[in-house]
Amino acid sequence: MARRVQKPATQVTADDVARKLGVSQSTISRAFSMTASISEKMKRRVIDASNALGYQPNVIARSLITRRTNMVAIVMANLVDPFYPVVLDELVQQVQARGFQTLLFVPSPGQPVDDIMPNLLQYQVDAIVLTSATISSAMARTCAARDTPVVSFNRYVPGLQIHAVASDNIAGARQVADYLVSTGHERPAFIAAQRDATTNIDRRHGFMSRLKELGMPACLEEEAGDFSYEAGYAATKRLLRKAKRPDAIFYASDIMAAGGIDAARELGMGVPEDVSIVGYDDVPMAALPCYSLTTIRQPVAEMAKVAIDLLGLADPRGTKSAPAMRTIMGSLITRSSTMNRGTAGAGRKRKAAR
Amino acid sequence: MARRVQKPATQVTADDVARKLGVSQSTISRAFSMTASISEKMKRRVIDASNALGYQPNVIARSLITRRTNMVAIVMANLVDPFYPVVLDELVQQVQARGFQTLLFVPSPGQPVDDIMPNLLQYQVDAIVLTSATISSAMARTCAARDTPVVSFNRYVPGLQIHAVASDNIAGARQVADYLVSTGHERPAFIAAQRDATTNIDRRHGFMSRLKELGMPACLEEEAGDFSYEAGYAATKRLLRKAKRPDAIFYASDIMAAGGIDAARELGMGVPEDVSIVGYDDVPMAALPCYSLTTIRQPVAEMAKVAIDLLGLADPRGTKSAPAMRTIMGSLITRSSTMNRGTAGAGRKRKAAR
DNA sequence: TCGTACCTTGCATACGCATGCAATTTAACC
DNA sequence: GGTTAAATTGCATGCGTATGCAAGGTACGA
Repeated sequence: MARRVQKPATQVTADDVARKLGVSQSTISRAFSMTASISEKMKRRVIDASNALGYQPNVIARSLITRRTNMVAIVMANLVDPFYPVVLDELVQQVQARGFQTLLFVPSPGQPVDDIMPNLLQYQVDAIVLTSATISSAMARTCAARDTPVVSFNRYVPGLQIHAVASDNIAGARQVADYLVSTGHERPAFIAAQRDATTNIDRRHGFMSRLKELGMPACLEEEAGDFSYEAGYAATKRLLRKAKRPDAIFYASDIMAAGGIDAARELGMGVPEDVSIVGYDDVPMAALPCYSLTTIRQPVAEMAKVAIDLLGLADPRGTKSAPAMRTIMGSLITRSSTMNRGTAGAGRKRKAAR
Repeated sequence: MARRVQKPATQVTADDVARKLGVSQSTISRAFSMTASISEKMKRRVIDASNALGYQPNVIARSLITRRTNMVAIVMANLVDPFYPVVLDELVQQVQARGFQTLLFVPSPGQPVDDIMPNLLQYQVDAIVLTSATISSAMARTCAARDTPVVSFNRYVPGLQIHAVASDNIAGARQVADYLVSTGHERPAFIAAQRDATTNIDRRHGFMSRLKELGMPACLEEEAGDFSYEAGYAATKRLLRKAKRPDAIFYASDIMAAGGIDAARELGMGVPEDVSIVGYDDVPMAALPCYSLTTIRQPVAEMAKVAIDLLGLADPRGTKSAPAMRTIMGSLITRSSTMNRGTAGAGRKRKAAR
């Protein structure tokens, strides 16, 4: 017969506030709603009573009805590369600025993102952001069927039905090629990361194709394997020990380039005197005096804004927009890891003094 | 009279699976439960049908009943200092390893953590981790009243009723003092960060009190203001321009020490020839050849494990344990930003050659 | 004075799932 | 084969909130 059996006391509900005020639970609900109609007077009474009782709406219960959790899942496949903490920071700021919360997933090394997507969908997130990770087209279809928008950040898969945001890696790499040639470099090289990463592919292709356009001979290349400092370091040692050494190296990322600078110095070579070094990303580290790395700056803040905008979080009921691909221009930042080796233009000069 | 009106089609529920199989919804529920009793045969039928229909349990609905969301909130007040991405990585790994998810909060600059706690509690998180941030005792009481365990990582407030995990900053700083004195340094200095941060207070105190015990004269000191590269850089310039220059500087953190090294070099001073530099944390950057920083290594992985363990996530109903404070020993990592300046022990030698 | 329109509130129900209890089936044993 | 215990399943209900609908209240104009 007992109407209510011994509440666990840990949870104050709208019913408690309603009882205290002698009104209905609906009224409490409406006091915390932006849209519902309620008199100012009553609203104040409810707010005051809620504060007195320590009542806070349970957003979990709310989302059961509204079908919106106000949570955005962010998948960070990599937190070691200094580029990604910056990305995460910007993304979270954007998400929070829109009144949403961030559910963060970090796959364990080697774990495919497809494996954790079900987990993520079970939490009924309103949207998903993937950084440096891709999903299968089957999973993309699952998300589409659930009206859960997905955006891929800094990577894309042609044909995959999800949004994508990246800086214009091809154009950025072309700028690097232009810059190196115009500063008199004659034997540029590229050090690659994962072969299948679009960032790697585009930067490589933009660089090499532009070099070719400029009439340069075939570009040297070395595979590092991944986007890490260690990989860049090791690949650089291999490359610089060869007979025909490059006079400039462009890396698929800044952190790799940092490893490259350290490797070159360890071999007794001067940067930029003996070899110019160029990275990509403009991570904070690139500005440090001991690297002072010439690089392409990715406009992370803008990219993050565009990415979150693409999710259409403002729409009450997800107006499923067609998958869009947005590329954003980066800019060349010249620092002292590169130098002018002679006449500007496609000069045939052989050597350049300091 | 329609029993069910036009489902939005975006959500497959347990009812759908039940109807397809001609069993009750309870059975579906039990098939996805670890503890409930269900025959193997039925379980397989349910799983198969679920896969066919694309059914995934809605954990939001589940948590309404179980009163557990399996979400842990992590508050990261700082993502710029390279120490914290490492911390976040370890914490998230620990959280996920226990089958929980991470709800990430990054307060905007200057925003007190107390302001975002209500947000966080509304999401009914099962536990909260604060990194380099503190909350009011009122808020701590609110959490206690809700049986939501809170652990403070790398910072603590004496008397505050929440768990805390930190490396033993006092002992670590004492090791630095011992090391510098035993390597013949005679004029050590300390560069401080935020005055009220316990990490700063303890490192300063451990260092200075140990120097005093060893019979050293009063230690030089300079206030940087915060834990940033820029602050360390600026404070170092101020300190090294003074008449009586130190022969060793201990910084409240690695990133500050990195700024210090660059500042010293810019002033034409050699590290460690003219001044030894010691940091704290052992961030990845400290191992780079251009810094090669002597420092105290914080055992981040172990600290993260202890922190998450303290939350007692395994317990079905939070057995509210008394707030515990755990300190974990760090270890001195000597690299080439420091050198031996003469006889070991409390020598009175004046100068030391290279 | 009454009637109309609008604003405010309460009632009832649904969101998707877990779980105590009772009913039913299966297994086990003599 | 019969009896009893154990395992399995269904039924009914509740978790805390939002919301359509109807009822009540207020203000206003005629």
